[in-house]
Amino acid sequence: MAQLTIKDIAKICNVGVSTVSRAINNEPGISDKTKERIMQVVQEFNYIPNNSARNLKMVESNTIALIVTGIDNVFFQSMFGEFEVELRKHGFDYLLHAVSWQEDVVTVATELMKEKRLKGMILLGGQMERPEERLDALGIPYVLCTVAHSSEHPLPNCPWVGIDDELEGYNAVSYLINKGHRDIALVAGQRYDNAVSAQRLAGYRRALAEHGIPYREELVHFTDPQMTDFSPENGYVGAKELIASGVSFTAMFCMSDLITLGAYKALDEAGVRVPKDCSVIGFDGIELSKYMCPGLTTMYQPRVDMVKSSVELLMKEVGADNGPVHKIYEATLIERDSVITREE
Amino acid sequence: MAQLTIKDIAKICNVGVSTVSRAINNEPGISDKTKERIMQVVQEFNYIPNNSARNLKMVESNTIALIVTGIDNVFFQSMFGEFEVELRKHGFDYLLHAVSWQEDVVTVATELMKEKRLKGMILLGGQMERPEERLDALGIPYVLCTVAHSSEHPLPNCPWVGIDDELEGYNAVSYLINKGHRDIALVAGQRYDNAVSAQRLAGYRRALAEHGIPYREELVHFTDPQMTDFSPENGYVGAKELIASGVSFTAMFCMSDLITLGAYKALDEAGVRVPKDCSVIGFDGIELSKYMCPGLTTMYQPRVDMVKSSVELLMKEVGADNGPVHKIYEATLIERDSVITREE
DNA sequence: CTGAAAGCGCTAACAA
DNA sequence: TTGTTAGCGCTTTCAG
Repeated sequence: MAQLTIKDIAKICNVGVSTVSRAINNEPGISDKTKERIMQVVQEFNYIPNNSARNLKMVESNTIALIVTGIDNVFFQSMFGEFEVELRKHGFDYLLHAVSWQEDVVTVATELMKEKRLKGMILLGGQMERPEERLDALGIPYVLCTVAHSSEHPLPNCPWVGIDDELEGYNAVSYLINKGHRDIALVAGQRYDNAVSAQRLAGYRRALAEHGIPYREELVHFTDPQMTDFSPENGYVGAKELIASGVSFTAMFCMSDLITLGAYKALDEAGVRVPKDCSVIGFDGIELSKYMCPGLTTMYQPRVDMVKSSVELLMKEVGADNGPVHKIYEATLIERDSVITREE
Repeated sequence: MAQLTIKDIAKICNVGVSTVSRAINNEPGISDKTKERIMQVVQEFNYIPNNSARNLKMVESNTIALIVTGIDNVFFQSMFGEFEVELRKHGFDYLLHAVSWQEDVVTVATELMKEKRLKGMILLGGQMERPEERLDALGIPYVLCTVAHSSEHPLPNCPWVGIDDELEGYNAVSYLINKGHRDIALVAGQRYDNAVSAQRLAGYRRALAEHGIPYREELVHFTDPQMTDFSPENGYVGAKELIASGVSFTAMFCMSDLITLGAYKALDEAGVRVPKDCSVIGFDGIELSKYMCPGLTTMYQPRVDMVKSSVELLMKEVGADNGPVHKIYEATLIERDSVITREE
């Protein structure tokens, strides 16, 4: 099937191309009769305009892109739908674009911006150092959502939405300590990670330190470099090895809910009962956590609020030019049944 | 930042635009010296070409798109990475494009094809009746992967990869029956679904019938229309209601692993032990199923093979024109610990 | 090896 | 209300 162009439609209808363009785009300055006739032909021949030509010509679109680094991350996945709803609510077109591991986010973002004449964009996931340096140069509004940064550069100087991983790691562990636990195992991500995992680890250490509990290397498990971190396997192997090592602990902090899933399994296989023999606390509060047995006590990241607030920040930028803003959410502790108070 | 164009680069380098184009695209017919000089400027000014212009001009690209209906489906999500690897292995560029619920897949596919001059596409997920009628008209190679069809039109007359849901539903239930179970509850998706859920249901009924077990409405739970089907909530509510109804059963077939997750929870809360008091079998074999306690016995859909084979089918089409082919995979029964033989 | 020029299919002035 | 036309930024002949 030879691709129909606007010219063909114009010819068939015996009108000029601009008239067809007006009809398709619902623009004023065209009689209802002509419009109807054209649309009929468009339908009949199943004409679909070429977006490349359109984008090329248009000065600006009405599209906001959600650029995702880590499309397989379940936490991010749970936000896609929310973003779409929220963005459409504000009258924008929504475009989800996945960034591969081998690609550079900023390059991808730039390409997409030029290609689609984006009105703005939201970067979800990944890690960036001093993102503002390259991103500001693009000259379009953007917001970072849950984009990690290294511990050295605490917060980028640009719109950013997320949680304070160090603080929430601290909160999770403090909670366990307040429940009477002192021997707290940690199932972490990669050892040489310098972002999320490092910060939650820092929170773990600070909580211990503040309660006068020494940090013990043997209670901490880092995942194998070639294993996907924050995954069930990560948790299974981690808990398994901790148990096998013979070190004793009464509670366990897992850096993600998916990790707890694997950890539950390892614990179960070892005959360690949760929470009786070992309390477990997770992180993220994904849907899954509610259905684990026993129900998982976890640090809930308010994903819906985070989405809403990302969009709101972007709206402000798209409207007028406000100064850069941060929005640091608090994770909420959801108490379920995986942690119990330890009796002396 | 005013957007740099190829003209600007040409001007800066004192060359023609075509020379710049040659440099960027690694084309022959340009001296290494000129090329190097141009690339230096490109780097320095951080020039990134406009893809819309490129796509508009180019006759064909090297891109194959994965068009996904149901981006939040965990089973599909587990295939994204595989598709990318496989497609790149064959030397193609990979593009993941999500279709919203409100959009029509074929329209989206057509737009994308025109916009990106796609070499081919793989449609993942969703449901289509007689897809070949509209898709063949596009004139580019395509493969359907795990695209549902209604029971009336068993198989589209086009390249299609997936499993036979009726058969595998039958296999799952037969397995339970062979294990001595006769009172088998079913936690299904929507009642008026006429695709996946309907077919697995048909398999359930056939298995019962072949073993002379009457179909009992009270053992079957359909999800509430406004609830996400195949979800943990679907399973939790389903199992909960089945238990509350007082009907007795010794085994349960859940139409997805995610459903079993919720069902486990409901069973646990009711004090029903798996598999001692009730055996459970799932469907899909997603990673999660391995980590449930007890390990979930489930019908494993060979997702990696399905991806490979989808790509292979597409490759054949892209190369020469072969006739349409089907590839129906068998789900594999993974036996873990959620089912036991029922003693009389 | 390089540059000028002709479009790709569309939108948006500008005329009519 | 319509049609004509000039590009959007790029690739690709075709001359030089």
